[in-house]
Amino acid sequence: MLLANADIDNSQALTERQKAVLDAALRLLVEEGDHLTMTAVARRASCSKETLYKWFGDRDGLLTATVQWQASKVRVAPVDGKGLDLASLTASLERFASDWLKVISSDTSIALNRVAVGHAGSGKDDLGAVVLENGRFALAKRLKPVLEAGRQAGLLEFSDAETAFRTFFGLVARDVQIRLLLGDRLELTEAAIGGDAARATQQFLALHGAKPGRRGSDS
Amino acid sequence: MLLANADIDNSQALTERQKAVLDAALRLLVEEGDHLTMTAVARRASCSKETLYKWFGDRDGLLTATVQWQASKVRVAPVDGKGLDLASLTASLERFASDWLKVISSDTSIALNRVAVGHAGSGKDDLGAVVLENGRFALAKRLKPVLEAGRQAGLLEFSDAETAFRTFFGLVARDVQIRLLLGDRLELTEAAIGGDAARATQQFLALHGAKPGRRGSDS
DNA sequence: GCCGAACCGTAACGTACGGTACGGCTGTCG
DNA sequence: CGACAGCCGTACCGTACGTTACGGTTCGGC
Repeated sequence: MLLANADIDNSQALTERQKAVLDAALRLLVEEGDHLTMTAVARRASCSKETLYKWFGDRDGLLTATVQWQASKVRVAPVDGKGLDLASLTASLERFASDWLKVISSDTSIALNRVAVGHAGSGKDDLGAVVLENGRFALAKRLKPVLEAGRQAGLLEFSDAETAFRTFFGLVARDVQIRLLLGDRLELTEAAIGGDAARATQQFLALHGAKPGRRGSDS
Repeated sequence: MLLANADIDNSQALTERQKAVLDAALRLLVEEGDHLTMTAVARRASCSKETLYKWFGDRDGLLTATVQWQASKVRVAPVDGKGLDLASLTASLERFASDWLKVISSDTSIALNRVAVGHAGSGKDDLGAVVLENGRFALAKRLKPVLEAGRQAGLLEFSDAETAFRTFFGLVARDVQIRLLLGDRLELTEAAIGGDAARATQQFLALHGAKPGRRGSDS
């Protein structure tokens, strides 16, 4: 909430060539983490270092541009027209949960979060803010209207959408992200993600569903 | 689960002087993140670089020793004798939740997790494994007996202790750790932590408490 | 065909930092 | 007291890498 408003919609000022360069940098970031060098990026992208510096200023500028470029690509957000019955609400929640789990377990997300976390320490740039803005906060922005609609339709009960969202977030993500970031090998198959999404959704409905008497399940 | 068994009980092979050096390194780590240099550590600890290298081998060795040293300090674990009624179970859960929130929001934990995450990328050492083993997995090891005791006493219902633990973990931590690691300023006062711990515990009991008809609350 | 801009590839520079070597100081043992 | 081990402070070395500079090439406009 206290984050600076990182403007994220500047991905249009990029030529195709520049996007290709950033894609190369992104691939390199996934492969080598924060270890990437300007020389390696230039070689991978078949461009000169001089061009890199002209376009992005310095190494941090390149990193920031790369993170923002990836962020602009993930900006797929079908906000789901107001489905008013329990079935469609459940489906929406499961979809959100499933999508989120897929995102945070992807190589790209892990790599990006790692460098952002590393840079958040000695905070020269706002990589952490950018990642947060396009990750957790973007998710909240997309999910909250669904929650509100569910409440309007009498399907959900909660006093604060933000708190309800954070509960859902916790039920979905649990320890997955931190374990992956710390290098734990965590096999997340398509099936496991689907199961987790369903479980989290049922748990959330057990806590915030309007019908009394619901129970969560373990399996 | 697939982590290497990092042996953690070697903190006894350290002289007082070495502990002091590691404390200096730890303080520096909190202040400067992964940016710390051997020279800075030597200066802060008033020792020579030669000594650092003799004692810890190389930079990674120093980092690993520092992380393990901090881990050995946190090893306070009053496992709570089996309190069999709902009140004591609730109190235990709230205490675990509160303690965990305090840990993950501390400067030290944030700094340590940041460098561990950074190193997990190009995995030369096992910093991530060490942090994970002394954080999330140590918590599970301490909490699971409590959950099992609660089930034995007929207070809790769940089929798998690991899954139940992860649900509790998610309800407690939510988005706190990742936001802090990414540099989000998140004010966690003593009161807020207490409230969150109570909320998470009530939600967990709503999902896994044995008495039917329970409901979670939002506040 | 000619010019300038943009860009590629590479060489070169400066610095920061990990790692090593060495002289000097202190305490301990014989 | 002398020998010696451990350690401090510092100078030093090698390398990696960020950053800059420059010659050569391509390409659109005239």
